[in-house]
Amino acid sequence: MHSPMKNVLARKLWNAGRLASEDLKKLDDVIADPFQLDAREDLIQHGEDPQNVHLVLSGMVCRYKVLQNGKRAIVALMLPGDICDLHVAILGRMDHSIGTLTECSLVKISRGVIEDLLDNYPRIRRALFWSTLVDEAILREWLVNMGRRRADKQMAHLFCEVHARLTAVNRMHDALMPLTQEELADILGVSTVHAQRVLSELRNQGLVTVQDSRVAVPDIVRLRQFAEFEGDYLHLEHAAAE
Amino acid sequence: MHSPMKNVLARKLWNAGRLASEDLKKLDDVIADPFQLDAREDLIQHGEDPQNVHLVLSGMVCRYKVLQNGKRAIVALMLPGDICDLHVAILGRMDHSIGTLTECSLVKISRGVIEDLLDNYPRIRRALFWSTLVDEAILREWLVNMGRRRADKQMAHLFCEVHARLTAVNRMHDALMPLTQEELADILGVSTVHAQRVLSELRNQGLVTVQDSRVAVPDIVRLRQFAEFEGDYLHLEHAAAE
DNA sequence: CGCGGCTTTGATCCTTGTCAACTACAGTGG
DNA sequence: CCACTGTAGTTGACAAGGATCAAAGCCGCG
Repeated sequence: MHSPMKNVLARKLWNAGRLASEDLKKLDDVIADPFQLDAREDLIQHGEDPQNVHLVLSGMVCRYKVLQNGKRAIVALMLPGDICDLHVAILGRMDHSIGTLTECSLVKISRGVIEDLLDNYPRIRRALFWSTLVDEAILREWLVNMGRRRADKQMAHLFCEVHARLTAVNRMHDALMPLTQEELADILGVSTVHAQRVLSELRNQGLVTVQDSRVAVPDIVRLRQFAEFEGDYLHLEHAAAE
Repeated sequence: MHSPMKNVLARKLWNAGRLASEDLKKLDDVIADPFQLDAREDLIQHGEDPQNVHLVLSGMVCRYKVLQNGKRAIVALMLPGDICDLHVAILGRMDHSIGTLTECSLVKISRGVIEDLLDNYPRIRRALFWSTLVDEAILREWLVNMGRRRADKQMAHLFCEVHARLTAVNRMHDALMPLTQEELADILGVSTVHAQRVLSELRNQGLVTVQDSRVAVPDIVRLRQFAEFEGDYLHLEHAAAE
């Protein structure tokens, strides 16, 4: 049961509930033809109507919106095992853009394959639905964070979430936060300078360490206490919720 | 086509795409036994595992979370035609609470009925999926608002959104914002006092009027310009997008 | 070597939070 | 009828978190 699955999509969906061996086999077929992308390239832009969806195998991808005044807001992070845009088949035109933050390895999945999965593999359908709803729960938590917590706790909370999500797909060997401080600021909704100050504050308190724009967490329990992080919104009962 | 449907759920789902007459008939059956609730009562609390979902017929309902420090964040508004908690059947335990903001008329729908709809009415299934994805898009927009706009524009943007959503289900005769300023503040993520100042500022500029805790918009076009509101994220192509 | 991108730090300003007092008003009970 | 209570709205003074502007340091790269 605790097998170190090679297939990161299967590993992720396994958090939603049991999958049968035929499901796993099907998911292996889906991951056919990975390709690489550099950091800071767009997968899809606001207004497009793309014909296939993207699965992240490695690296970090984000959803973002740009305002009239040029400010950017990053409204979601996609990690290995996450599907970027399951919804385009239903909603049509994109109401936001999707781009890489780091070098990434990705797989394109056509709408047809997705519909095959949804129609003919009920356990996978349920798991994909689960995944959509967890994404929504994460958005709610980000909203709470931004509206009701100070920037230091908000940043710590973000680190805790990414830590938990990477752990849930056995990818904690990846760098926790391979981001520039501008990107961090666009996630938190603060200015670059302030993000910098808050980060160095966390560093001074020994809650995180930073090397080459990579954040590491020496003591996750302490960080969780500081951030008042409660991971129930990630709905990871099956996996490394703790 | 522009029929003034009595059934507000049908009216809402009609925004997702065409429904056949059998679908409409089925949706009429679902709305069987409405009940009333006063303002500020909880439908579901954090940690529960409820057995049926709730549809709003009239009034205003919200999702909210309460932090350790007692602060509250309202993370979603549900208006007539919205289903409050379609996800509980998949996610299990609630990671937030749901409560009324105003007097409401609601309908309970059992999990069994929901599953019947999802399994046997493909157009309704698609429409419900659409509705979930629009909810997610709204969350993203709220996040942008909170992170990257000043409180006055943020509040104006909220009013524009509620205006558009009520129009899309032919309920603009309802009061636009029948909320106390504390509730408004919990939506925007600011303090009560600041919400008060911002609201009176909007009033001074003639962008909104207020009577008995009810906000009205004399000139929606002007308000939209001020808020830089672009409603594409609501995905209302069929209805009153403009 | 010089250039460009990112980080770090300081100074100053502005938006928003906090504390507190006061007003308005509806409901209640004497 | 009136005093009493509780709740929500309003306003002012002050503090603090965060934004903005500016300059300097760091580092990889051509």
